[in-house]
Amino acid sequence: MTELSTRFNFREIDDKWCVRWEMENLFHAQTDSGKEPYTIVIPPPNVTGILHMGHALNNTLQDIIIRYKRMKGFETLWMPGTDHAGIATQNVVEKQLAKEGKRRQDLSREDFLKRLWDWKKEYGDTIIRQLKKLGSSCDWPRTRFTMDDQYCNAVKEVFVRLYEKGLIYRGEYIINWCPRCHTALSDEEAEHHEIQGSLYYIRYPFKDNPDKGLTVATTRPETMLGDTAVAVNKKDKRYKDLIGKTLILPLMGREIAVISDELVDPAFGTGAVKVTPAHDPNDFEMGKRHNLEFINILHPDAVLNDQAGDFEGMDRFEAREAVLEALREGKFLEKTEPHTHAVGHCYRCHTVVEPYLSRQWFVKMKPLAKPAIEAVKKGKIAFYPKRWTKVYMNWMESIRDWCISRQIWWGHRIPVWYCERQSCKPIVSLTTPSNCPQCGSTNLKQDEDVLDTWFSSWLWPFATLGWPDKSKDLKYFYPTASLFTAPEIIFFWVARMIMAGLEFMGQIPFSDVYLHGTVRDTKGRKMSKSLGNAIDPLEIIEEYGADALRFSLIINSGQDLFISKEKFEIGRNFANKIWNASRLIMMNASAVDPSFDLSAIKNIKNINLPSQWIVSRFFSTLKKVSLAIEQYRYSEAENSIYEFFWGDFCDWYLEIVKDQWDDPAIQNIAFKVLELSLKMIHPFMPFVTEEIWSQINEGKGSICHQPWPPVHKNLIDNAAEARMQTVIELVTSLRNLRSQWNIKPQEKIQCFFCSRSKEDLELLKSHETILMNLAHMNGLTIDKKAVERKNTATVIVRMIKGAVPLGHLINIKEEKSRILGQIGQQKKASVGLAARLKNKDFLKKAPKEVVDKEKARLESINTKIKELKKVVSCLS
RNA sequence: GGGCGGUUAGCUCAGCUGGUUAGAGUAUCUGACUUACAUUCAGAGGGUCGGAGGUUCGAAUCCUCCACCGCCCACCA
Repeated sequence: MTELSTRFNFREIDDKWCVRWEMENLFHAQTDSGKEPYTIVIPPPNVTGILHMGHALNNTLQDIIIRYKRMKGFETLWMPGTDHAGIATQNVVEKQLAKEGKRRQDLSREDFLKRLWDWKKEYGDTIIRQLKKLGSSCDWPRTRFTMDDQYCNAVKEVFVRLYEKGLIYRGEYIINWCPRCHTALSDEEAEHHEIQGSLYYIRYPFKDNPDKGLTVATTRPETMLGDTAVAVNKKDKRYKDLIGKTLILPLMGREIAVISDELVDPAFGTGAVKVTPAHDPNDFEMGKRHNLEFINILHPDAVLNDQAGDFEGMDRFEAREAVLEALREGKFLEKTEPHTHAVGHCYRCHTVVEPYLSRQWFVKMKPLAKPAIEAVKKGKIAFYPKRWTKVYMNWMESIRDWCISRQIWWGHRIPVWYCERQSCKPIVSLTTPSNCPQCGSTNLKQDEDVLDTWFSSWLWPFATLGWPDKSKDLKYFYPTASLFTAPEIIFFWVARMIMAGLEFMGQIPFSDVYLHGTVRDTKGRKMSKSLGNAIDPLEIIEEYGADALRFSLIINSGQDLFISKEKFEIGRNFANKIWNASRLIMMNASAVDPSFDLSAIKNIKNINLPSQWIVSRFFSTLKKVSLAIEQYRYSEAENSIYEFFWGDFCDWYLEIVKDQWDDPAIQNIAFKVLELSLKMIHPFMPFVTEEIWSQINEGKGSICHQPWPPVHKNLIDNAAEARMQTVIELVTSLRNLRSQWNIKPQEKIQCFFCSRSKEDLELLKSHETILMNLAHMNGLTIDKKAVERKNTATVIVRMIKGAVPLGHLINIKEEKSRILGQIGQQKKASVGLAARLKNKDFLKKAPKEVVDKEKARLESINTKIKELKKVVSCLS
């Protein structure tokens, strides 16, 4: 065996296994293994940049399950890939261009797209490399991108099918327009933030009585330039008689009518609403209903156009001020009130979006939503935690049509061609048409726009498997099992995948949706590059190791994760602990029989209690961990592992057997428990476990494909665990006592134990050595009856009393007060218990087990008090 | 305006169907170089479980109200 470093050298080892796993293609899934499939599709990271801590968390969670299921004997497919992220990626490349002083319009569409593909290559590759560094056991040769040729076909197919079904239509509506990205957005892509704005009251004079007028209230005064009516509610007595009157629109001099519409709330503002049909969704509706004129006052970049009179050429916010100034001058502005309201912002560039009238493509959502609602209602798809079900349902039940066209270049070009003759119908086709089926013209132009990124992402669970081809992969691996993502994309992605899965595959895309929290800094702020509070996962891997990153992210974490750099120490230390425990065992493995099975401990004569105990503890832990993984209770699984491996195995078992390595049984048991622990820990910390596994099991192949150990229920021995617990408590009490009296480790003590219980005496006798070693004793006496000695310190564990003669070392007075303190503590408990046991209602109504348990407890406490009192009387 | 989540030790979190004296890790303090590991070992201190009511023999746990923090949704201009 080679000499092992005293530290787990993760830098070398992580890289070594990354390369080997990939070279040996260990994570490649086959369709003909005869095993049951278990599939996860990765939420494809955007190729906008590199991975952040949220990705690290997301992928760790997936990898734990996938590695676990692989060991459980499933044919596991974890499908990796990346997303082209239309607007977002185009934005970063535009920024890059801007540094060269260029705009995308300075390049041809082709040249611009070439730059995007270059970007995609660089960042897509980096992302995949980073995923590998994290230990993600994805099926790398299958890696997909949302703009692969095959994937593009799937997108087109979906567009054509939905169009033919009448679920895709084109029309002029008010959409959310980002003036910076220069594109339409869906409702979900407009993020609403509360803004401290103002409510401006503007008087619109009557045509026949210019000194009087109707006052309207607005938050966007500049839009008045496009007003074509003022609306009131006919139930509003104040304004009832004004309906039909003509007003003069200030600054523009346009005649507009007072109309009546139910949408108007008499209680808000003045109860009269200016109507701008081209710049507000409500007003748009009213405009349609009342046949109003639609006046668009904005260029696509939110600069006012020639419909804006004197304000033409101004930016919208500049125009707002100018309009207000002009209104003030004309005495039209009556008052200004502070007003908080929610304003939509572009989710990619955070610019305030503008409700904008334009012609776009939409998907009719109601028919798609219906089966998707059913699937969740019937429990075919479950959300973890459960509460997200309601969020999903609420959105689905009030779903609105989805604007899918984007006026950008990076993405799936809309598969629609227009004939030179405008009267011909648009041609929606999977392939480029050569001529118009209606008029035969060959002068056709493809729609300039591309599709919303999510219009491709929603196909991810089946398009990555080859759809629309009826591929073997698709048949075998679809539907997938579980999906891991953040709650903020339930609407964008999760809900839409469910709809697409049901529509195009006739089957749900996954049965479990696990929603994990957001990674935040210690102040609770979201980690982001712009805030400068981001911790780079790669830096953590470099400094602490990938296992440490994975383990630390999850242990002791709540819903949202509050992360500081120090948090990663726990994982690093634990990996190191595993490493060193393994070293110890490997150094003492001369007589290990590789075929030894833990079930055999039943047949080992004189098997010691600690061994029975550690085996029992292992299987109890394994049971807990397996269940926790199945239920997505990650933190709990890691806690159990940590507690077992460090707390039980290292701190107690290995300490106890340190001087028993000559015994082959001990070697075998320690070795086997280690080996099984490695398997149990592997999904969480793949690198350290693989490294040690490879050293102790040369030739057996990677740990990745070892079977997950079955729980041997008959080796879970509660009696052994209880007896060992007594030993542990004895040692702990003695250590405690030593520390109280400042007894140096080199200074040995003696102890006189006694108990009325035969079992206790037996237990003590058979564990003399352990007690002596772990509590640093040089003498130990066990008696049935206590011999009262003067000037001793005392420990009491259940029925066992231990007297430690420390005459020369202790201060009798202080020991007395220490024991009196303990008596006080016990008395407090005993008083409460006694009162409860005197309570007739308690005796009558509480279950018998509880009453019995309490009685027994009181008895043992009282015994302890009695014993302690005796001790006090001997201290003089 | 509607909805959801949180509030337990200085910090991060457990505490699942109510039943010991509310637990870990970390930080703090004390003591140890005990040849697997100082990324270690041993020990200690530290909480009236956000507040107020209620249900119950019994509440951190169930109910009601309140407070604060966070998130999501919403066409009152």
